[in-house]
Amino acid sequence: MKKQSDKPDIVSVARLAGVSAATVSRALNHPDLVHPATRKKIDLAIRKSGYIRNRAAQTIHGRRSATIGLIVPTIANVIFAELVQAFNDAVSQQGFTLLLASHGYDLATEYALVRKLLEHRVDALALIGLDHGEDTYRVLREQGLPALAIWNYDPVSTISCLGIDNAEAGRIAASHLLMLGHRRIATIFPDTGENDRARSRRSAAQATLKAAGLGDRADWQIQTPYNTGQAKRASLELLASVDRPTALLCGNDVIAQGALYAALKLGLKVPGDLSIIGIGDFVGSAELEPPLTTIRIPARRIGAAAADHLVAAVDSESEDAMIRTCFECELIMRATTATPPVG
Amino acid sequence: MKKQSDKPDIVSVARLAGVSAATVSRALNHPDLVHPATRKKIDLAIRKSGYIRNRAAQTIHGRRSATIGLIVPTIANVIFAELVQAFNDAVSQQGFTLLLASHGYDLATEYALVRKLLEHRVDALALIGLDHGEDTYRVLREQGLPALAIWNYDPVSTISCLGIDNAEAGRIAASHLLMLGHRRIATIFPDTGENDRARSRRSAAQATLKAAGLGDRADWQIQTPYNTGQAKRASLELLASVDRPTALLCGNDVIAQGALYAALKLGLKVPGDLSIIGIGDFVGSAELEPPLTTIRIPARRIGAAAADHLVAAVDSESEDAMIRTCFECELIMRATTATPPVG
DNA sequence: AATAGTCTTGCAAATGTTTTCATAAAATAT
DNA sequence: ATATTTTATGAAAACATTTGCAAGACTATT
Repeated sequence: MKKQSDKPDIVSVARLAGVSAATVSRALNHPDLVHPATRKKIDLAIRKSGYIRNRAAQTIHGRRSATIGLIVPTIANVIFAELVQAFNDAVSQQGFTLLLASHGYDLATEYALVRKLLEHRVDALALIGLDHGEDTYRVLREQGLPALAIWNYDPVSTISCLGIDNAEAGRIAASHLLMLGHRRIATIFPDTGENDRARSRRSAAQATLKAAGLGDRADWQIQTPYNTGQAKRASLELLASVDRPTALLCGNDVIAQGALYAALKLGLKVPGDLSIIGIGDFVGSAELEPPLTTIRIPARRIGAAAADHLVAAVDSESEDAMIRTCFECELIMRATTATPPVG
Repeated sequence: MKKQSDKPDIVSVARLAGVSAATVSRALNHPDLVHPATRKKIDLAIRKSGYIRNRAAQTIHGRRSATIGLIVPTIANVIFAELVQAFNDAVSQQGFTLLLASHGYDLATEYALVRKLLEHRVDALALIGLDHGEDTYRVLREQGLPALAIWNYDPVSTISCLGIDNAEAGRIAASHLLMLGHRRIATIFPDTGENDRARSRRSAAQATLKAAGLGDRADWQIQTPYNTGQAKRASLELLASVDRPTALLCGNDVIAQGALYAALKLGLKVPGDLSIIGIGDFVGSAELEPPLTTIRIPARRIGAAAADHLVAAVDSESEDAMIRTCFECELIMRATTATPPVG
């Protein structure tokens, strides 16, 4: 009755194998340091006892926790789906486990989540974008763990970042519509208050339109959250008017999808009557009917690269160097944009 | 130079506050046991030093890790998006952190993930469905931690489960099409080898069709993964023939969406020429044009209930009681099904 | 057969908390 | 005022592991 819990620990395995706990530990962490024969005995003892090692104990010893945190605005949405999957796959493949959290586009909540993940001693932390609370930035600085802002590239960021130039994405989208000859262009974006990605896209797009001499009609600057249903309803309202735009520049593909459905519902031909362009190229955007013209964000590559960077930063004990990596975004011309209707 | 790491720990906080480590610990975990004045001093010291407590240390002490594991087949897809979000929200709100993993519909990988999460000493573990490796079941049994199979209800499951009766879903979908008068019905499902949800739906649907006297044409039993693009291509092939079905029963909404796009592309009227029914009612299905008729799975409620059950099981030290909860699934008649075309 | 070198292993200290037990101080009752 | 109960705190053991150090066991070299 000396053991209160029946769960086998390293010393019970050691006893079973007839060696010391230290040797078992070494067999697990530095197999090359222990004699093949002993290793065999230990393997057998582990198998026999059903031992599962306790990461918490090694974490506490100062070893890494083998966990990496990822905080995204939302999960219940296709926006970050590919990113999360790719990030998780890469991280997992290198022996780490993902701690995932979502804050619903609220930076105060985000700070609380950061603290929570730090309590769990994640070895590294990834966030989306560069809009974060002052307190978030401070605690990240203080803790000095590898941190990375994903999704938005900014040449003057204060923490490492890896993503696309969202302003460029907005510019490309706007230019594409202008190039096709559109002069009646509406934009649909979410609230850009705490969302630097949307803000960059939006202001660059507006600037491009303005530079082309387009007045900025307030009623053609729609705001709606990243939600297909709400985007569809907002678009229905916008498009119902006879004085409607000939093109819609959407903050991302989720909105674009909603806009497309609205057009379909109203019997508008896309792209004959109305051009629609999205940003993101999310899963499924290529399969829409008609297939969506959009600006591709290489989400899988970004996710994998982010994971690789963080894992490397954890492995190399050295001070993790600041990186700022820009992935190219690219116009994917599919079938929802064309020259504006005559008349 | 006595401290090698500069990170403040509980004793440095204690020193700073002029109390013992035990008191700091108490102030954190049982605030009512420490004098308000001392609490104040401690709070200040914590603030000042930027102390973040170490969950690993409490985990190792036998306290709970405050983490819950969730293993899903896939993240890069809308299928489990709402479930994961709801689960995470509920778990998070109760002070737990989510450890997420995905296995890509491979049960061997799943077993490895289960082990990994157990190494991290998750307090509870949730899996999707009831198809799992023998080894997975064994280790779950041995470890005796609260475990839960989500998504599929089975009255004779060997572990707790919480979800819908997938056979019922398949039956409802098939009955709906029969009721409308369809006699030429094709089914599109993924590989059902290691996927009990799909298997239950499919076999119940087939049985219902057979009971109605419909022969099971092999070329009308399509197999394609849960992927809009592949489903669209498979449907294009199926629907291009003049000898085509009048209705498509799809394994889930992702497939249904692909089928719908295929029909649109071929210029088929939905539901005039072709009826399509999905299963799941995923985010966005209601917004499709035309809106998708489907069998609703209450993903948010399931996710929240699953989380609540596991948290409760963790909190109550008692042996966690087996539960088997069945959520109702429900036919949502939207606009993609109708009576078959005459002629 | 002796010496030097290389492997392999065990001991013990260390990691950051929590909690039991004991004690001191304060509050209450007599 | 004293005796008793309550409240607040500290000391130390416990949790499961890793690792530096030292010593014992081989192997290779002469």
